[in-house]
Amino acid sequence: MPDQKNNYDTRERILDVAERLFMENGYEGTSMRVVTSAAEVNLAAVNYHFGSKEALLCAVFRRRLGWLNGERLRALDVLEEQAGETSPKPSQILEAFFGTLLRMGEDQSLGGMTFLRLLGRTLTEPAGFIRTFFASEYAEVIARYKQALFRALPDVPKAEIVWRLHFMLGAMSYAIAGTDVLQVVTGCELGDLAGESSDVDADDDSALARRLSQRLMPFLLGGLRAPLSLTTPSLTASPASASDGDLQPEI
Amino acid sequence: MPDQKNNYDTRERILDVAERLFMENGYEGTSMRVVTSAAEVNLAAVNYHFGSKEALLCAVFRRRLGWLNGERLRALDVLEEQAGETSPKPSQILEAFFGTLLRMGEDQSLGGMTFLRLLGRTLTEPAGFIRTFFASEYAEVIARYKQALFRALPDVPKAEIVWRLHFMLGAMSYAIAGTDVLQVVTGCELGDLAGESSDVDADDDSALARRLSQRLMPFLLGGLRAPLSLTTPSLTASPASASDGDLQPEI
DNA sequence: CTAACATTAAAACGAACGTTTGAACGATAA
DNA sequence: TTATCGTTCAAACGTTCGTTTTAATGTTAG
Repeated sequence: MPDQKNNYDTRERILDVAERLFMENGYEGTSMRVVTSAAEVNLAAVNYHFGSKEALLCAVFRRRLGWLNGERLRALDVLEEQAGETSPKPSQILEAFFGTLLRMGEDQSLGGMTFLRLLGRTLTEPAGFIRTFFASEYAEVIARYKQALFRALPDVPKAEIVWRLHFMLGAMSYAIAGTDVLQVVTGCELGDLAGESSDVDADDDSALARRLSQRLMPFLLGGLRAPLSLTTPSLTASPASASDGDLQPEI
Repeated sequence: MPDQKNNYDTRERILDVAERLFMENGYEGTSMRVVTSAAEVNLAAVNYHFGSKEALLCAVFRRRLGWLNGERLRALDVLEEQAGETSPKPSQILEAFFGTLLRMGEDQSLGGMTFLRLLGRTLTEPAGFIRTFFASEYAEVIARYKQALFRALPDVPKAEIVWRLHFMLGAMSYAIAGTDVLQVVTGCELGDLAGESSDVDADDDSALARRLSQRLMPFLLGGLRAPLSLTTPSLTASPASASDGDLQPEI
């Protein structure tokens, strides 16, 4: 059995390199030989310290998700204590959940954008063991935030809230994972999207994370606040959709 | 050179099986031996008919994306002709872009939910040749729709529109790809989310696509319509975010 | 019939994969 | 010093990968 001595150096170097390479090439697309040679350790080091390639991926995530979801729970505790008998506002709940994650992207010691991108990409990875792992890692924090949103929006059907939580998670994950995938689709460079932002250096991950957060949070709030569709939106092409009348001209 | 005779049977069987297996196990996670044996064709058939595994994936997508993006361009043509000198409404533009895709999920002969899920997952796949392929396949339709939204929302900064288009693409892709990934995260079964919908059989892909569309379109519209954040949203945890005042109580 | 051709079939190719082995190394403690 | 134990190392394990090869199979046209 390992887990005792001065293996910290090798272990952490493997985790850092694996985090980056899994992000760049995917799990199946990253071989142990590439990981170990990039980390400048022996090929057998991963199996010695982690047991297997699957366990390595889980270790990469556990290192970050432990902190993240702990922080999320703590933030929600603070909000609910501040609110007393009442409930925190939906915007505060979203800020606690998504803002905590986006702030990780600004902190290099927490993995920075590398980890955020890896997380976004891995959530769609079909491998079974990954889904099982995420399900257990996320179970508590999702349950807590779902309940908080139910309380904060008592007049909205719970099913609708879950759907929109689902959509918000998707928008965030893609916004992060797709900074170089969908940017190709949208045909824009990062610099073109800076707008009137104060940070101008587009290569800085931290600045990117700040700009992303600045744009994403209003979008998520807008989606969460969208009026309920009481009728089925037109599936035939001809008439305009149901909630058309209240389209605000400013956006 | 191939491409002449009665290979339709083998070719199509390979495409159908590959579409499903790539969706279930990912590109790197699906071997040619599994594809060919599931399609009940010889191992060499893929290389004979398509040339390589990469070319097979591209062929799977070309078969669907050709129709999809053609339909999208046609729908936008109709809208702009109807609008005459004015511009189509943003909600109509979104309906043309996203509704066309979601309607594919209801039609088994167009790939149904299988193709939609594959598309959502592959957009985050890091392999270089896939990104190049998507960039060329999507270039025209994205450019047209971006221009249409610019015209429809002349007072909104173009950078903001591109960001929100990006977010909407993400929300949609995840909503589709994650029906069994993020459903685990949200801890809910599909049946629990049916709500007051008219279709009750949760196993029917077509019904799932309709329900998804019903929920997703209002969310996307709400996100697109969200007020611009003029100030940076609070990155410190303490005060509530900027656009808090106009949070509508009903959602 | 037979020559030409597109397709299928079985078998093998070399390369790369994740993992395991057993010896060597280096620090610590009796 | 010697024994112990965590760690590193080079080498090899057996398997699976995508692709290629060569021969057999039909089907079509002269």
